[in-house]
Amino acid sequence: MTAVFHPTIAMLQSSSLTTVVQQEIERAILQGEYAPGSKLIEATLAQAMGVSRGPVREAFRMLEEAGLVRNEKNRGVFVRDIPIDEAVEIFDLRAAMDELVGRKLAKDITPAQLKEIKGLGDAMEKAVKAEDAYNYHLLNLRFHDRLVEMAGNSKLTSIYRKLIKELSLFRRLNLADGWLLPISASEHRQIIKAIASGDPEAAGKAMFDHVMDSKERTIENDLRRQERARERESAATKGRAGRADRQ
Amino acid sequence: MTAVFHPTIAMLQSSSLTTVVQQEIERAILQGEYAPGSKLIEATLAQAMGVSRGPVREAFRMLEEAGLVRNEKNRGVFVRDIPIDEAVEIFDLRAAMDELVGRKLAKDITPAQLKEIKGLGDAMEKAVKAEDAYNYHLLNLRFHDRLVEMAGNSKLTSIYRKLIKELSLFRRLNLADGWLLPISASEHRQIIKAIASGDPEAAGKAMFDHVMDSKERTIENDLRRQERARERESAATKGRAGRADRQ
DNA sequence: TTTTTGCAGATTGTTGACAATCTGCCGGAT
DNA sequence: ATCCGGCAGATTGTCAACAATCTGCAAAAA
Repeated sequence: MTAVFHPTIAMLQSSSLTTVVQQEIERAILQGEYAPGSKLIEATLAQAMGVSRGPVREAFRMLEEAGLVRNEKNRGVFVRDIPIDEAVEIFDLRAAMDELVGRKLAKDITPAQLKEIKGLGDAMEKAVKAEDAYNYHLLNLRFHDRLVEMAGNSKLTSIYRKLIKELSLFRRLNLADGWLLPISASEHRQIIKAIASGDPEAAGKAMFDHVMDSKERTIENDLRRQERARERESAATKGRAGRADRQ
Repeated sequence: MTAVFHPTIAMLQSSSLTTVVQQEIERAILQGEYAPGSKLIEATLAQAMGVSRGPVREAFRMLEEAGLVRNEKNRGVFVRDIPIDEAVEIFDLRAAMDELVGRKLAKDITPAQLKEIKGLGDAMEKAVKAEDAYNYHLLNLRFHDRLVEMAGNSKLTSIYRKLIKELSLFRRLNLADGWLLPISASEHRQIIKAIASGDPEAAGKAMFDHVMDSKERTIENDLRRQERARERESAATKGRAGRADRQ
């Protein structure tokens, strides 16, 4: 009697209340329903999801280890707010990982995979022309995720995805900076071309450089944002004392 | 009233029963007190550490997310047994990370840091001459950990350490293969030299190649081990049916 | 006015109990 | 002899209650 894989069976075997709660809270965090810095209250979440506090606490521990949440003893758990320095670190790390991906794909990519990637590239070009930043953002995520997945290293893929999730908690991402999309898109063309040419070093470098450029754009964007915040701050100083720390 | 850092305060604030239990179980796993594949029983561990099952379960969820343990619903948690394929993936990933480390250090390493690294290199040479594989192993871990730490990317450091921990659950490491130590040691010399020369690409390549060579050595070692296991197997076939699965 | 002290409510940390599930074994049927 | 059904013990999943800690506010002291 050979065991046959059945999705429903696998579902029931994997999903306990804890995992369901974990996935739901993670979804809510990533979709921005709980803003970075905000507090997550065990009892409230438990009640909202119709379970007791036990599973919620276990889910918290998973999210904590995943870097999406931070836990202060006796004070509670908070959605993590990724500081710019950590975002920069993540970009550097991603660059190294993507370089590996580029090298690998230049050697091993299949025609079907290449075609899929080109399709995503074309879709991004269209989004640029339509100035549809949101769709471009989604396609961009998909593009990079697929490239990493195609590299065929599951450990790399899972860590890459974890990093992307954490990075999404860095609020100051420059999604809406419409004028930057053409640059990013041309870098994608460069990547596809290098992979298609079968030159590992060129493909690796193209992906590395792309991530590093994204990093630079993010840093500049953050500086501008901080500048604006400082202006607003000084404009309000006449009103009363500088506002208290975020909760 | 400026808050002054006090280690005892920090201790009490960070350590809950859950974190203590988590650290203790992790220590036991990494030291091999619980072999890969063996089952961890909540009630037993809880009793042994004088706590209830709640904190133990929370610790399990952390260890699960960290990849040291696997959880089968309604069956229990087991110390993870890293298969050779996953070990290979980890080596590839490490290679990319170490390449980044090499590049960075060639640019930024301080004289004091370089001296420290050279000291570790010398100590390893001594261990080779003394044929002290165990000490060499410890120094090797320290050497690479320090290099990564010196690169100054805390995210990179924490992920690197997580990977090393997982890799230690791959039992078939070739620690005791005395005759390979000189090769590994000479690669370390190469790394130090490249970093000292201040050539980022050379240092990156030296570290990348070193990890890839370690990977190859590990694979070959595993093949030999499998070969020996197969021989033992066929020798025992006459006795009775092939052995049952590990528990 | 400003600072300190001392509750009261809210929230987290921990525990023990109960329900659901799994595992291994034994007897009976084929 | 082998296979099936079902019980008993062991183990995990979930919950609700209690204890410990924190937070904010208001009264008392300076």
